[in-house]
Amino acid sequence: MNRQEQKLQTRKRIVDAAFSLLDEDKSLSATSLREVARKAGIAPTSFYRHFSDINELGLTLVDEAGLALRQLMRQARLRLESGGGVIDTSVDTFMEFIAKNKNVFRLLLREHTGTSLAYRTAVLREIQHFVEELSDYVVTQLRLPRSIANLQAEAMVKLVFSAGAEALDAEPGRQQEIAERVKQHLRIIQYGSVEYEQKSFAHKTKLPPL
Amino acid sequence: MNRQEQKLQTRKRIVDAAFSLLDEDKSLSATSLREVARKAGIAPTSFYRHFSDINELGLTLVDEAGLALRQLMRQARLRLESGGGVIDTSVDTFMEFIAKNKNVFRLLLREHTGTSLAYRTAVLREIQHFVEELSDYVVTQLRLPRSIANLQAEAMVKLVFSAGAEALDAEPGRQQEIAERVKQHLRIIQYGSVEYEQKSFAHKTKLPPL
DNA sequence: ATTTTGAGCTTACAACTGTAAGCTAATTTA
DNA sequence: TAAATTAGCTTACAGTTGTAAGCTCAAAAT
Repeated sequence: MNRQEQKLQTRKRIVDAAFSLLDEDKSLSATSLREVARKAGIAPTSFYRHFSDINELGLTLVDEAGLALRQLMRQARLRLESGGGVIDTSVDTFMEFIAKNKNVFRLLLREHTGTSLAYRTAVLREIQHFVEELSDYVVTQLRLPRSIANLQAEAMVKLVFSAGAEALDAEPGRQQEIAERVKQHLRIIQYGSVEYEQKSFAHKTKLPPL
Repeated sequence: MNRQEQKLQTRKRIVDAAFSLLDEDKSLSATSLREVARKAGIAPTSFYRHFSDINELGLTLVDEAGLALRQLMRQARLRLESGGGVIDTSVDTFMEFIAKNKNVFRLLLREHTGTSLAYRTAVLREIQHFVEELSDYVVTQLRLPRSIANLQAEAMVKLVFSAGAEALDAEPGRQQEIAERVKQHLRIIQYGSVEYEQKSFAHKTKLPPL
């Protein structure tokens, strides 16, 4: 094995160790460099061969979490093609993701409202991607005007994330219940968007029918 | 001054010190007992005369924050009586509250997704109160059935809190923008709830007209 | 007037933190 | 093959943490 590969492997060990430490009761900022090093099986000072800071590691983790989110969206789209309601399929996919990647989602949630502005900004950017993709979908598939599609997508993503947070703490039995509830929320928003568009923008040019 | 009063005053100094430490870049769990004691102007070990734990202090803070929330609701109701749209008035009141009590709201936000299950639960309880009061309002004023009122209230509170989180980080100029946006979200939900009710529960008995 | 109580203090300690200095030994380069 | 590079190590240090032990002295109780 290469020396480069060796190093990359150690780096991955560090990242994995950090993720594994983000348990129910441990935040990123509360995780010490030494702890990560211990878990990764290296000397504390060796950490610096890979990251200049524990902050740099944190940003890496957020990036990786964002990557996972984007993969999630791809998966949802794939599932959509094989039928099923948009809302049902999307929420189910999302909830499965959370159940399988608890610590990844936990990271995003915590750092979204956490103490580091850098992390908060990084997480926000990832969520924004999410909103934009959903917004595009709403425009092209549901044929609502951009402005309302954005509103709708934003509200939906916020509610789904919020439900995800709830699901993290809930015992497995309640997960389904939470999923159903957020689906209802999303349907309300779907109906509401159409109404809102008719009431507020009735004077504007409609998109031509498909 | 009484000895009891003296003690209560010191206790208040501790609580105030803790709140003042919850700045942009400091969470409750990252705040050390010694730091609080320093800020409160007492010896570290004197802290134990008032709280058995720094956790106990934390729960006290959450309780106080919940109290502030309930006062906020009362204030919103008062303002409503002197006219103005429900949504506009409520959101404005909420946003003003956040601007004036940044650290109180920050505490709720952070500990809502934080590392301590005890704090998370405590915050959830406070939010739940909020939802229930709003739900009652929706039932009595908008005359929607309980089940849908609950759904609507839940979604609304989640969106308002989410917007509050955004407002905390945003520069003062954007606050208004964020407020307008969440108002639109709430209107969408309002419209959507009525639609949802008609489509899903048309077979059920309607409430008699007012 | 005497005793008891207790809020706040000082001192102390072991555990942990981040990180600087510098060594080792294996890989890579010349 | 010889020299240079470097991932990871050991040792070390100053700073912080929570909290135990025990003192002081003013207020409260007797």
